[in-house]
Amino acid sequence: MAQNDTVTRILDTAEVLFAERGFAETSLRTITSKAKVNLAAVNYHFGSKKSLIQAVFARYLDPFTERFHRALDELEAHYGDQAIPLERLLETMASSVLEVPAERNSLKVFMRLLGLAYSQAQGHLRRYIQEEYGSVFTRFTALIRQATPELPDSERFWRLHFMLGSVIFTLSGLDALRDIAEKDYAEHVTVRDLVRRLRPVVVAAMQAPVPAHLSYASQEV
Amino acid sequence: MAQNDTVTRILDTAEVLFAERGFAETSLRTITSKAKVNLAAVNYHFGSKKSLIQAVFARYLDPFTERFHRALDELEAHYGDQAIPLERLLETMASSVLEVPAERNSLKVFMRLLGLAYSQAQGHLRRYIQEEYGSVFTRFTALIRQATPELPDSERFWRLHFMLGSVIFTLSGLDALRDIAEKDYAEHVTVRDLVRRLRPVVVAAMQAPVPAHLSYASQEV
DNA sequence: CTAGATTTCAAACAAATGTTTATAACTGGA
DNA sequence: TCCAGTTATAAACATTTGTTTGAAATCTAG
Repeated sequence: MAQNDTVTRILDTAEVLFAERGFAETSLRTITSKAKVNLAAVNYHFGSKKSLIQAVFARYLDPFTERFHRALDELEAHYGDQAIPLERLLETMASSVLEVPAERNSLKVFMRLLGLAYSQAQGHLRRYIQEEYGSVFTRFTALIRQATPELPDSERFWRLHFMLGSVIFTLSGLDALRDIAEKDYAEHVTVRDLVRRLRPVVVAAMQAPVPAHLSYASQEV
Repeated sequence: MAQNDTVTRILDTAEVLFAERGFAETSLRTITSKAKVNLAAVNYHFGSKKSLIQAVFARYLDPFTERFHRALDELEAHYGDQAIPLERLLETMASSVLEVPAERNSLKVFMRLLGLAYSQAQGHLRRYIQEEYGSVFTRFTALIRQATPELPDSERFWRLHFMLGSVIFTLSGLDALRDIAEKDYAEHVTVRDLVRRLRPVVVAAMQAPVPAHLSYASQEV
C-alpha cells in the first residue's frame, strides 16, 4: 500500500504544481519535497519527468474518454440514424468533463492542464495526447458534422477550434479572471456557472451566418 | 550603428524562439548563438532575461497601443455621443492588430506571444503588460459596453474573455491547425482569412441570448 | 522466520542555466 | 592623434536541473 501511496502523492502534488507554474518551471525537487517523497522516487516510479507529465494527464483523460464514449453511445442509441442536436452534443461533452474530477475539487486543475498541453512547448505531450486520445475527438467532430450540415467542412473545423479556445482559455485562466470578476461585479463564479454561460455563446457561435465569400473563392474585404 | 544592430538581432531572434518554445524553454545561449552575438550581450543591453522578455513584448505592444488609441479617437470623433456599433469596434481592433507587424511576416509570432503571456507562468510579464498597457484595454471595454447595453456587466466581461480566448488560442496555435486544415480541406489559410472567419462568430457570440437564470439569482439547470 | 524482491533514501553526477567579471576592441569628438 | 565612453568577448561563477548509483529499509511469499 505504501508504494502506491508514494505514486499518488507524487501525482497529486505534481498536477497542482504543473497547473500553477507550467512544466518546465516546476522542478522535480519542488514536487518531491512538497510531496514529502524522496527525489529519486519520481525516476524510480515513472522513469522520467516526461513520463510523469504524461501520467498526470492520463489520470484525467482515461476516465474522461471512457465516460465520454459511453455517453455518446447512449446518445447514438437514442437518436438512431437521426442527427443528434448540437445542444445535446455540447451538453454531453460538458457533463462528461464536469463529472470526471467531481470527487476532488480539481476541475480547474484539469482545465489548466489542458490549456498548458496546447500552449507549452512539450512536443512529446501533444504527440502523446493525440495518439492516445485522438480517436474520441474524431468521433465527436464526426457527430458535430451531422449536427451542423449547413456549415462547410473547413468552416466547422475552424469554429470548433474557436470554441475550444474560448473554453480552454477561460477555464484555464479562471483564477485570475475570477479575482477581477469578484472585485468588479461582486459575484463568485464557479466552473459550473461558467459552463452555463458558455453554452448559449457556443451555440450562437456555431450557428453564426457563413460569410458569402467563404462559399466560393477567397476575396478581399 | 553596430551596437543597435546587436540589440535588434537579439530581439529578432528571441521573439521567434520564445514564440516557438516558450520562455523557460529558451535559454540565453540558444538565443545568442543563433543571433551570432556574445552571450553576455543580453545582460549588457537588457539587464536580465526578464527584461529581454518584456522588451520583446514592448516592441509589438507600443506601436499597437498607439495605433489603436488613434483609431479609437477617430471612431469616437465620427460617432459623437452615439454608441459605436460592435462591428466597428471589432473591425478597428482587428485592423490595428493586423497593421502592426505588417512589415515583417510576424503576425503569427505576435499572437503566439500574446498566448504565452497568458498561459506561461511568468508573473512578472502579466504584471508588466497590465501596468503598461492596461489602459487601452480599459478604454476598449468601456466602448464595448456602450455597444452592448443589453448585456449585464458581468456577462459582457465573461463573453469578452470567451472571444479573447478564441482569437488568441486559434491564432497562437495557427501553425499546427493550419497543417491539419491543409491536409483535410486542401486550403491554405492566412491570418487574414482567419480574422474574416472570426468576425461573424464573435458578433454572434456577443449577441447570443442571455440565459434567464443569469438575470436573477443563480439556479440549477 | 527467512530469503528474495521491491521500495526508499542520501549522495553524487554530469549537464545546463543566468549572471558577473576583467580584458580587449572599437567609437567618435577634442 | 589620443583618449574617454561605449560595446564586444572569453572565461569563470554559483545555482539549479534531471538522472543515476549503491546501500539500507521494508515488504511479501514460502
